[in-house]
Amino acid sequence: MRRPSSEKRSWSKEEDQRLIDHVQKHGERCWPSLPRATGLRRCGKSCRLRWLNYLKPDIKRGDFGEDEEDLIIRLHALLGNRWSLIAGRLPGRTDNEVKNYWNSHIRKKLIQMGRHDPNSNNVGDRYIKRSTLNSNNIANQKDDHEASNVVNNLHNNVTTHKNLIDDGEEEDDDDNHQASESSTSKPKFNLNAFPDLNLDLTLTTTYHSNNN
DNA sequence: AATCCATCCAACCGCGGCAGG
DNA sequence: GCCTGCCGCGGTTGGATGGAT
Repeated sequence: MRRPSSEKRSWSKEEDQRLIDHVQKHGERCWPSLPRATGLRRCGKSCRLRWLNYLKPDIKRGDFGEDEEDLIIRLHALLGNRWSLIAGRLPGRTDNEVKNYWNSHIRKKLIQMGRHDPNSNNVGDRYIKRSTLNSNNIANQKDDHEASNVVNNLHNNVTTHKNLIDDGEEEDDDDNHQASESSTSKPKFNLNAFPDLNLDLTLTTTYHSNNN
């Protein structure tokens, strides 16, 4: 088993406080020089991670709600393992937290339901491939901006085809995955299964806004 | 009470993108 | 165009914890 080059150890309260003080004073930047400035015996990346995932004031701790879980599932179907993008849609949640929650809870649940292939790390690819976004395959997207465009296009697409979606009947995964080979197949998201789910998938707003 | 085992999640690593020189 | 440093991301690891035996 590979031995990590730097020993894993938890952050003490004092370390946290030093980090908080420094970031509040100097902002979220210059991470590489932060350890020297604060006297912390951590690397800059470690400090950054600690701040972004746990110390930042707007971090939301605690269990994920059902609506959050639904949203994660949907976004993962669209984006695959783009955890930072997914987390961006969940106010107060971090990519690490979403990723861990996915791996420890949701993935297991979907496997039990027969809705997720454990050998595939990217459920989203299957959905994207069978969508009409054939020229915007998410798996090939190189940055968040492009991915954002894809999401927005997909949102438009979903809206366009909303009235084509049947009422509440779960889709047959196998059939639909096979159908992914067909470039003429329409995206068939079961929106009715998630009546409260907001699909306003722009990156700059949160997921509750488009009803007014 | 002791041990084993599975699970969770905080933390680390490696890599790619980007900006500045 | 190349190099270097910084930043951010996704994948992985390993310690902590709790349940089962």
